[in-house]
This record gives sequence, structure tokens and C-alpha cells, in this order.
Amino acid sequence: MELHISQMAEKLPRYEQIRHLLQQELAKQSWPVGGTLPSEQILAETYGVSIGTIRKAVDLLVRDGLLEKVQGKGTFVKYPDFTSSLTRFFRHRNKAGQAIIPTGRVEKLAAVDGNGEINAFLGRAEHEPLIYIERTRRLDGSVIVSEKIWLPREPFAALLELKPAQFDDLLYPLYIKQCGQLILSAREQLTFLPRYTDDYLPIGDGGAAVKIRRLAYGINGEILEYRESYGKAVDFCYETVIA
Amino acid sequence: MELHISQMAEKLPRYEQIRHLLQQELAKQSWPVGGTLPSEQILAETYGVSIGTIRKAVDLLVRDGLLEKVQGKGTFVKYPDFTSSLTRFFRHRNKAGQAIIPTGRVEKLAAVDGNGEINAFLGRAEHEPLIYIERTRRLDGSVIVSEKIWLPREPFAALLELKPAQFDDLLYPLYIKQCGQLILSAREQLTFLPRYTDDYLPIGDGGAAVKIRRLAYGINGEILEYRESYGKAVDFCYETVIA
DNA sequence: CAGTGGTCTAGACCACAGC
DNA sequence: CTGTGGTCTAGACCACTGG
Repeated sequence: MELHISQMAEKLPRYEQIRHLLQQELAKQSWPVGGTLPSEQILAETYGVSIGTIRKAVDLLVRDGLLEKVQGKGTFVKYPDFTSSLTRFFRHRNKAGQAIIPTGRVEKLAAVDGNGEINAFLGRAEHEPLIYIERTRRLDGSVIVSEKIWLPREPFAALLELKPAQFDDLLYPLYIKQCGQLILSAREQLTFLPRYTDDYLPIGDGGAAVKIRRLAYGINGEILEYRESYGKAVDFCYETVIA
Repeated sequence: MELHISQMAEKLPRYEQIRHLLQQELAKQSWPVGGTLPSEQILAETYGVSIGTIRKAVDLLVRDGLLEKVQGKGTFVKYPDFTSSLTRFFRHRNKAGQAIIPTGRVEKLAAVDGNGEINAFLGRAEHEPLIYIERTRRLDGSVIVSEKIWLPREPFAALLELKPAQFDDLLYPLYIKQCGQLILSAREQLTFLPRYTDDYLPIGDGGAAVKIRRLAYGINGEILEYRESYGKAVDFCYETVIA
């Protein structure tokens, strides 16, 4: 069953085309999460290319963390483990350096009009409609982080149908479940605010805070989220790896 | 001219062995920095393997940022551009978000006895001898960052022969030039200190500071440096990418 | 044992740089 | 035009998994 991908008439190399096709299959959940893909042999026949080309395409997806190869067993669907993404993206720790796993609560959820500044962050036209979320993260009931989140309305409109209580502690699994949008990487910028006041964060009257701006990127490098997180400076501990 | 690498009797795949050999050549500066390597064809003959294996080895070094391939021209020696590593590792920016390029000055340089705590950070035995450096970074003459640096004595002993004035604004180029040690990645941990006093940093009487602990890793993942950097919290702006 | 991914080869053809 | 790296193939053999 040869598919002759070349009909796409793209200038992209075949392994890129196949990567794209495999991505679509993954988005459609054609193979069970945690289960295996067809063998490289089968995939090669299916797409009408040689095994080497399949391997190259699959390796790209392994790099992106979507697949996992195990010698002798197969290639597994490894939808991003959001447990580790919690550590990946939410890097506050307590003073002893241990990871903190706070609960999340959506305080406000609204469709808002395009905002030039935010759309600039998102790399979109000035008046693109947006979704705005205010969210708190709590530990032992008290707010330790206050967040403002902006999403492009388009792929995320489904979120507006949800009640705040339907949001989970983690947003990124929700993005993929409700909107099919997968966050793969992010860029963060940290600054210090000597005097900060917040609706949710109990920081006294203008105490010191840390502000984290995050841009989160999808599978093709497009910006999917702009987020500002605020926390008390004294509680702050952030860890990162520079490769 | 076949070299028959198999004499290494390693269980490593050949492309890993070749990667290692190429790394050694790079450390010896066998090819001019900024110049090209022999073509893949030549390398394949030299090492007695097929082109595909050479390509796999070279691709690893490209990933590590040591080489750069340009179609139609060749494979170039791209010793890590420390200009960008300055941005990579020294991520303070001014309030407008522009990169700051400060000067570096070594204030103290000494051989010190093994310290259990520091050696633990470096992943070494408790009483391994160390090198201790105090260093400032200045902008327009005033200190903006104060640093304490610990290095294992062993690969870095050559630094002790230098006068503080012989140190450049950047240490990592010195590490490779004087000691043949290449820093490839790092892990940083940031915390906030509400009251901090420093010998060099003009921060008033216990003003707010940001402390950055860094572990820097060599080409094989070994820890080569432990560093603590201190700066005024108000001047702080840190940017990072999470992949 | 059969089936999987991992390594390696030899060779073809393409795209690009530079003379 | 030649020489470079980029893509792709078909097939061999190895290493590992699991029945």
C-alpha cells in the first residue's frame, strides 16, 4: 500500500513530510498512548520509503519527546509526561530546594478583545481576539503564585465552554485534550519587582516579588501562550539547565 | 590510511568512537578554528568507515555546537563562540531587556584545601584540592556582579600560574586555552536574598540580592566548575529557554 | 525462536558553493 | 565544471525482547 507522498509537491525532504504525517496520526490518536507504532519495516512499506527515511522521521519525533524507541520492543507513543513538564515549567522550589507541587485554580476566564501589546507577544496581528485567564497556585491553601494568561482565541475557543472548576492543576494537558494544542517548549524571563501588589497573592502592602514572563511554543514553533506569573521574592527558587 | 579504530576494543558504536577521536583532534586544534575539516569522503577513508558513519559522528559534534556544516562548502570548526556563551551563561539584562556586557576582573586567586561541601557540588571526593577565585563584573566601572568560583585543582592548575590581570572578561575561553577544558552546558539555580552584604558589590547595608548558583559541565558531562554569582535584585533580568 | 530497533555499508542522485 | 554536504535506498548483520 504505497501512498506516494510526493503528491504533496513540497520541497521538504521526505523524512520531514513523514514526520508531519506521523504527527497528524499522533494528534488523531491513531495509536494508543503508551502503545507501539507499527514497526519501522511496516511504516516503510506503508509510506513507500526506505527504512532509513522512516528512522530519520521517527528520530525527529523522539527528539521532540513524542515517541520513545526501545530496542527489541518497538517505538512507543509517549505523549508528553506532564508530571515532568510540571517540573520543567514550574520551577519554584522551597528553601530546601525540594520541588513544590501546588494546586491550580482558575479565578477568572474570559474572551477579550485583541490587545496590541499581547498580540505582539503572541506574534499575531494587532486585533486578534484573545482568551484571558487569571489563575492562582496554592500550597496548603495559601496562594504562592498568581498568574495572568493570554491565549489566541482561535485554537483555544473550546476552553471558554469550561467552568473554572473543570480546569485541572495543570493547564497543558487541558490544552491538548480540549484543543489539540501541544506545548513543547517555552522561553521565560525573570525580573524582580521591589514593590508589588496583587489581587490574590498575599504579599503585604507592596512587598518584593518575582515576575516570570513565559512564551510557550507549539510543535511547529508557533507561540501558543503568553503568561505572567508573580510570586513572593522570598519564597523564590528557580532552576534551569543551559544546553 | 586506515586506522582500524576497533583496537580501542570498546563496546561503543563506531560513530561514537569517531566522535571521540574528532573531539581530540579539535582539542589539539588540528584544524584551524573557523576553517574546515577534511571532507566527509576523506574522513571516511582516513578512519576506514563509510560516509554514513562519519556523518553520524559529525552530526553529534554539530549538536554539541563544536562543528557547523554548510552545504556545498564544508564542515567548519566552530569553537563555541563565547560571545554567545556570554549571553548563554550570563543572562542579566538591564530593565529595557537589552543584554549587558560587563567587564570581568579577578580579585582573588588561590589554591585552597579540599572542602567537603564544595567537592560534593563538584561530584568529587571530600578532600580533593581546589582553586578558589573571587571575581567581579563591572559596568561603567561599578560592580554589578560578585562571583565566587571553585574549580577542581587537577585540570585547572595552570590557572594558578596566571596573574589576575591576565584573566580576560570571559573565563571559559581561558579554561580551554590554558587547561584544555571545554564548558558545554550548565545548570543554574536562582534564589532571592532579602538582605545581603558583599565585599565588592555596593548593595548598601544588606540590600536585596539575587544569588545564582551554577554547575558547569564539560564535554563528557563531568562537573568542571561551581560558581556563585551575586547581583542586586533591582538590576536583575534573567532569560532562559526550556526545551 | 521470530520480531524489534541499532549499526554499518556502498552507492546513487540532488542542491549548493565557487571557480 | 568540480567538490562539498543533503537525501535516499537496499540490504547486511548485531543486540535486545519476549514467547
